[in-house]
Amino acid sequence: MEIEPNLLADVGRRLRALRADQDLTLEQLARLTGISAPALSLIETGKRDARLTTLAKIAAALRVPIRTLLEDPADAVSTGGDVPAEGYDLGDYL
Amino acid sequence: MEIEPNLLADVGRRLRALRADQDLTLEQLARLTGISAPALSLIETGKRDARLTTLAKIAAALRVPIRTLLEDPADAVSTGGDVPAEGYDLGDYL
DNA sequence: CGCCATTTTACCGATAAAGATAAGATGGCT
DNA sequence: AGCCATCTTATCTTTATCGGTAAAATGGCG
Repeated sequence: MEIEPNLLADVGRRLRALRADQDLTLEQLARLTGISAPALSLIETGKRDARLTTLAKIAAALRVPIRTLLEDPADAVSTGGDVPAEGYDLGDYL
Repeated sequence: MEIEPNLLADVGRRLRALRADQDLTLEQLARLTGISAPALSLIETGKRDARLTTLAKIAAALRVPIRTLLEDPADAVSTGGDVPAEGYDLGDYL
């Protein structure tokens, strides 16, 4: 039914951004998750419809809640799981 | 691997609760989503590792963000409030 | 208890995910 | 240009999802 036009592409983009934040290569993330690098590449490029446990493994390896992969950061409200220790540094955002 | 002990069972429970809130049968939700009732049953009982787009279809039919299926309601912060209080009038569609 | 809706389970076939591997493509860097 | 790391794409095999159908539980309710 494709309610979300390009859900997979969006998830892939967020995944790639998160991986870049931690300076991980696909190969490194593959070892952390047990998911092959080609499979990760397909997911990140929005070409594969991953299973829930696959996304969960990736999220766990990246140390973020699965929710982070599914929604816009702007829409995401911090829910207390991994609250920053020092408060928010909004940096140049303001 | 398996950081979340029974992720699928948890998702299934939330799914079932959401469906119950809207007084939908598996058969009705099946028609709304295009996913067969047996498949929905397997997902709700935590016996199937659904794909992302499958979960997205279900969430769309239930009119909740996908995030709702993945996290504890206590942990969830209402962000949009597009959740109907009383359910929908599906008319002759069902 | 006997119906009836609802759900669960079991089979089937088609499609797709995921691991492994290897081969291209991309990009940076000297 | 050449080299190197990284990423992409392709192929193959194994495994699982998913829809369909049908058959068994399950659960009310009269």
